[in-house]
Amino acid sequence: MKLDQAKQEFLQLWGTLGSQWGINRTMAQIHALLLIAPESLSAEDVMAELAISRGNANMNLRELMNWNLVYKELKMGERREYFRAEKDIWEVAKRVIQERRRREIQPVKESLKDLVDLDRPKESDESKEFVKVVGDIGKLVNKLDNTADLALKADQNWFFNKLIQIMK
Amino acid sequence: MKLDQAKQEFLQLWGTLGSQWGINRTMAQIHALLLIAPESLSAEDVMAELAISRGNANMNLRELMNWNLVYKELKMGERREYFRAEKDIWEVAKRVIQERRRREIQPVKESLKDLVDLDRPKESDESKEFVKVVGDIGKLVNKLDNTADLALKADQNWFFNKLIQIMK
DNA sequence: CAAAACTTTCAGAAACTATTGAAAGTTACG
DNA sequence: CGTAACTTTCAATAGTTTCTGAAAGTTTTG
Repeated sequence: MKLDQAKQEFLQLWGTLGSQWGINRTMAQIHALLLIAPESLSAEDVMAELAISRGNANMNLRELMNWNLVYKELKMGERREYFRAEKDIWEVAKRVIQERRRREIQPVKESLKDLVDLDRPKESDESKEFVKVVGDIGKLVNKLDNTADLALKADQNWFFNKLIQIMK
Repeated sequence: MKLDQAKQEFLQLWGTLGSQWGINRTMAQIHALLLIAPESLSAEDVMAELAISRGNANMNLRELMNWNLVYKELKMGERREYFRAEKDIWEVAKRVIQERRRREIQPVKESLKDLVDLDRPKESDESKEFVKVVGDIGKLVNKLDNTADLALKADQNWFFNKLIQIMK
């Protein structure tokens, strides 16, 4: 396969994958573009490569910076801002996990905790079932969240090596 | 909190969480409704509780059955079909993982494999960077996928107990 | 300070996704 | 069979999200 074709397919792939997991297609594509760029790119470069508008590029670059996946780089003697992506993939994964935990999992944990705190619990079949299922979900979410926390603190190799070890 | 209010909030919460992770809001809400229902529900029940149309209820119930999260239940002497959700939350999690692997991760793995197979690799900085980053992503996806595979084969308690053990 | 070079914002437009509901299809049973 | 009781489909519509691009804002520099 030719590089240009492979690049296009990768941008496409990353965009599709993003939208399947709740991340805006364009944001994912800009991320992909910066990941494979050997040098940092300007907003103009991003606009040209993906054929998107100035506003769209700006908004999504800002959002990628909020996710700590991309940062601005200023070149000496140049007015223009350049953007560079974090390239260490384990680091990228950790930052995505971190953001989703913070934005989505923490609120869910708190809501679930409140929900099982019913006025007259276990009175009816309905209450019993509700408390049981919601309680179970809460427990699983906590376990997964704790695992994510460990992964965040861990070195990639250590984490997966340990995982493989225990599976023997 | 009153049960009815808690129910409403749970339906809301599950719907929102679903849409953040790429799952249609209504499908997630129907799933939530069936999860907390002590008895199986008919399409009519679902339509009434969520105030949605017949077509919408039907389509999303069918999709939940495709995900193996819900199944039909026929009551003796009754024409009407009833729907019941899998209530074992670890089982639910495993089925979601299984489906997302099958539908999304496998295709990504194959595409990534093809993409690094360039015509004249490592000729330019651009190729080098591309092959490195895409290769790294492929390796990480494989590791995560293997971990998911292990989780699928495992018993919940065994899996998390092992995980806790190694973290000591 | 003023003009140039660039970035950010935001209201409207476009694109995409989900939903409705009436019609068509299916099945059970007298 | 034929009809009643239900389920499924699908074209039209509604709703939501994303994108555009012109205008406003900001910073740098002569």
